[in-house]
Parts: sequence; C-alpha cells; structure tokens
Amino acid sequence: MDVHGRDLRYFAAVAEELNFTRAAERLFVSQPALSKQIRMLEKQVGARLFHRDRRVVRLTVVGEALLPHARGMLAAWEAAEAAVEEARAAELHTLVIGMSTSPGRGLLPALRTRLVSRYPHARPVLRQVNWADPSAGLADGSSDVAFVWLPLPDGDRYRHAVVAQEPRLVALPQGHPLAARAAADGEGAVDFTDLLDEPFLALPSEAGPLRDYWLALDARDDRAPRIGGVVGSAEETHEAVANGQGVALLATGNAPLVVRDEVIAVPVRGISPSRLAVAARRDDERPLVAAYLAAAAEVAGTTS
Amino acid sequence: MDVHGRDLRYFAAVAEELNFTRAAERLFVSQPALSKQIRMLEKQVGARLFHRDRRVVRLTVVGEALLPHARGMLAAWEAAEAAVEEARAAELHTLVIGMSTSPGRGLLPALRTRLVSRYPHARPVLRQVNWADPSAGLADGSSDVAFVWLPLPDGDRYRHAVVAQEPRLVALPQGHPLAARAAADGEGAVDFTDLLDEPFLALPSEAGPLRDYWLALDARDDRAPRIGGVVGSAEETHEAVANGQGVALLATGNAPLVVRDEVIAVPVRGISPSRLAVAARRDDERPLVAAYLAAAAEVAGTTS
DNA sequence: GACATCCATAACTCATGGCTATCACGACAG
DNA sequence: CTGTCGTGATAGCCATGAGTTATGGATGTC
Repeated sequence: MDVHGRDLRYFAAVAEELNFTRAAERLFVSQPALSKQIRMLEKQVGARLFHRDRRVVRLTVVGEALLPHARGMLAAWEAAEAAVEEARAAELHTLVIGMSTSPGRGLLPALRTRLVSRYPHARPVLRQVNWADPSAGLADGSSDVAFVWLPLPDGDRYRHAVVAQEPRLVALPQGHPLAARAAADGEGAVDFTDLLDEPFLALPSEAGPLRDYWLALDARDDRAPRIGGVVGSAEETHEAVANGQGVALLATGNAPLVVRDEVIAVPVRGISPSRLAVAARRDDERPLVAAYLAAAAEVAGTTS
Repeated sequence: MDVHGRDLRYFAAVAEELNFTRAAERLFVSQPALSKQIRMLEKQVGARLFHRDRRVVRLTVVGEALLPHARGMLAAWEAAEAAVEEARAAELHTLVIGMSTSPGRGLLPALRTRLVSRYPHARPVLRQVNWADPSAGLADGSSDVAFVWLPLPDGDRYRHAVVAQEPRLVALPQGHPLAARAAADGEGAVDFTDLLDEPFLALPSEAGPLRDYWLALDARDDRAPRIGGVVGSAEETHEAVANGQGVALLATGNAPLVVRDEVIAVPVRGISPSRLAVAARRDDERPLVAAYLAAAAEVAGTTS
C-alpha cells in the first residue's frame, strides 16, 4: 500500500550501481540489509525488480518501469523538506501583532523600527481583531503580541508593557445637553457623575472585565448602568452615538476614530485614565516577542 | 531523511478531517496510534504540523506548506504502482522467442497462430541471437523459448519439442572437386568420408557440443578435423565458403541462407540428420511457455 | 586449486508501530 | 455546580521491521 522512502532510495542506489555490495557501501548499510530491503520491496510491488542471475545484476522490465517514479518521489520529498524548511524560517521571523483599533500615536512605526534594528530578518505582520476579544488574538494564539487595553481578563496569563496612559473622554452627539455644559466648563470637561443616568454603549459581553472598565463600573457605586447598545468597532460606536443610542467612553488616542460629523468628545473627570499596553503570552519566550515587548517598554519610557 | 508513505497518508487524512478520532477511523487505526505517528512525523520534519489547542485542530503554517507535497507524493506512488502493474501485465503476456537463424519452414507463423488462439493476449517477440550461444538466449534468460539445434549443451536444463529433422548438407564453393563428384552421383550427394580431409568451418568454441555436432566429430573415428575458420552467422559462413576457407555442414532448412552466388550445397551420406527443436528452461512453468512448446509438438506432428 | 567477488541465508538485537486501557480537559446539559 | 461527552495525550504491552555479524555457495581469476 505505502512505500517507505528509504526503500526507494535503496532501490535507486542499486539500480545505479547494479551491484548490491557497492550500493550498500554507498548507503552506509550492510549488504544483507540492502538485499533484504530490496526483497521486501519486490514482495510489496509483487514483482522482481532485478535479475540477479549469472553474476550480473540488472533491472527487470518492472524495475525499469518503477525507477523513474522512484527517482521522482525522492526528488519530491526533497522538495517537500525544502518547503517545510522555508515555512519554518518564515514562521520564525514572523511576528503577528494583534490590535482591535489602530494604536495610533506613532507607536507602530516606532516599535517596528526598534524590532527590525534588533532583528533585521523580522517580518512584523499586523492583524485586526474584533473588539469582542480583549486579548486581541493572544488567547487563541492568532497573535504573538497585541495592543490591549488594561485591565486584561486572565491577566496573569500575559505580561505587558504599558505604552500609553491617557484621560478617558466621553463621545456625545453634538446637540447633547452635556456638550453645552462642557463648553461652559473651565476645562471643557464634564464630571462622570453627570453621566450616571445616560445610556451607555457597551462592548460585547465576551469582553469580560474590559466591558465593565469602559462602562466605568467602579465609579458607579454598584448602580447598574443603562445600556443603550452593544458595539464591536469604532465605526459602530460612531454611528450609535450619532444616532443618539447612547454615549461611550473613549481613550484619548481613539477619539479621532469616532469624532467626526455629529459626534464630539470631551474629557471626563472622576474616572481613572485608560492604559494601552503591548502584551504577549507569559509562556511565550521567543526572541522576537521579547524584543517587541522590550521595544514597547523603551518607547513608553521615551514618550511619557 | 526518508518518509514512510504511511505517515504522509496519515498526515493528509488528519489535515482533511481536522479531527484525530475521525481520521483514525477512516484510516482503520486506533486514535493513539495516529497521534503517535503524527508526532513522529512532526519530530522528523522538526516542526509542529497541527495546532491542537483549544479543542480545535488546525494546520500550522508548516503543515500548510507540507500538505500539497504530501498529496503529490501519495499520488506519485499511486502512479508508480499503476506503472508497475502495467509492466507486470505486459511482461506476463510477452514471450521472447530466441533464434540464431530464422527457423524458416513456415514454423513461426504456424506457432504464432496456435499460441494466439490459445492466449489472445500473448505478444510473441522475436529475438535474434548470435550462434555463439547454442541455447539462443535460454541460458541467460534473455529468451523464454528458443529454436535450437540438438544436441543442446546442458541438455537436462531444458525441455524441447523437435520441429524438424532433415539430412545435413555440405556447403561447397561452386568449383570444388566434390561439387562435380556430387553432380555425377546418382543421388546428387557425397559421402562424408570424402569430406574427412577438407578444412571445416566451425562454430565458436563456446557452442560446446553443438560445435562438435556440426563438425560431425562422431563420424570421424577420433581423427581431428581440419579447421578452416570460425563462423558466427549464416552470412559469415557464406563468405568463408565462397572464399575457399573451408566447407561447412548445413541443415537443409538453412541452405537458402548460405547458398547463392559461388556457393552450393549438396546432401551428405553417412552422418546423422540435423534436428531443430523448440526449447524452454525445464523449470519455467509459465503457461505461455508451455503453450508454445505444445504448439511446437503439434506442428511437428502435422508436418512430419 | 587456492582465492576473490558477490549475493543469499541464518540468528540475533533493538527500534518501530500497532493495540487496549486510562487520563486530562474543555464544552455542555441538567 | 456537577456529571457526561468528546477529544487528544499518555502508559504499558507485544508483534514486526530493519539493522547487525557470521557464514554459505556459486562464479570467475591467477
């Protein structure tokens, strides 16, 4: 049914040498071992492959028919090994960077530069991940490193470097009463207490603690928020806010993605700032991953 | 270094099913056996082929790279098996018929007809063999059956059916004194005793007893013949006789190949007739071979 | 006739590939 | 929250496979 590549190799060697002893030497096996394997192969294909009469070894008609196929398969296996090696090398040098929205702030080019200067063969690949996965692909292995919002669910499975810490804003429709109040405020800001009764746009429930974080549950004293809708991307958030379905907290760096047309964003007093981090799986020790985290720590140091 | 075809088959099956248990069922092996073999293959190529995390099995990049090659090699092996099968079938139906000179006498068509009527798939192939091999290729296996002159050296290794028994002639140059004597003879023949002192053309020494036979040693009473030269074909014999190098005994059926231009042939009294037979190796039991010998026996019966 | 060459055989060892039984773990239903 | 199911990994066992060395037997060679 199946054939062992070794047998084909043996067969091709004997077919070339037409001498079992020399072929065995070339193959670094004993002559009886070679004889036996050829016999096995003959038994398997159900026909003699070599005439061994009268001190001469020569191919039979069947052997003649098999030889080119055997050579072809040996070459095919070499090609397969080469392809595997290539894929392995490519994989070794590829770093998949997950992100739910673009981190912006000039982070990607800065990190890319640092990574490539350390590992010239590195090929960073960006991967967009739905907001429903707060680990941005780390959890299911589809990303090697990721831009995530802290706090991260299952936080002890990951290590991270914070790359940005910014006040959170609230996105409001342009004609909202609070928009006017912020304009009148000395800092152009609003208090979170003024937002307590507003309907909020929430992340999908799969987001876990992150959903709570962007609803600022910790600043609500156990009073449940009103949920105006569920959003899974910046675009959806913009639409929902503009339509008056609710308001939404935003990281400063993400404001440009949501604020346009009928939607504005104003700072919120009385809630903790957002923290954007680069994270990786804790058990992932690959050099490229470590280098990216190190680069993130450096960048945070220089920009803070 | 080498792969076992089985491992590729297993790999392809798992890659299709993306489920070890189902793939194992399809392959008629137990699930642990399959798991183990896949692990072995991964160890051999030096890279994971499947991600098995989170209850899902899916191909890695390396696995993706290997899969088409694996499928290609499996297909290649099937093609190889088909080629072998075809060669085997062709060989099974091929009968190589050795002959040193054409047996003539309408024997070939008669035997061919009988063979094909018994085995419609049979493909008789004619093969010309030098006179140096009196077995006409039977000894070294290059012929399956052969037209031979009796007695055959190593006669017990072969079985045969006599297809022609004819007086022997002697080939003479046209102007030879014995030619005139034969013309004067009532039967147009000469006595072998008249030839005893003539130089004879002999077969190569490898021909063994056949050489002695065509020198008619048994009719010489231990007196060594004079050897005028060694000949390996009908053409050489003609030339040598025409040039006066010597005379040569001939089977009646072979006379047309030698007699022309300056060479004539006349019957010889006092020596045994020649016997042409179809022979095969005694241990060769193949039906086609048996059928050809049987056909030869029949034909001899009808023509004698 | 001793010798060299070359393939086949014999007897043995150890790795390989298969099996069954069982475990570990996530998903899911009650 | 707990029992069950589905799925892959692990453990232990056994038959076979593929290698070894030693030797035999046939065929040329000097």
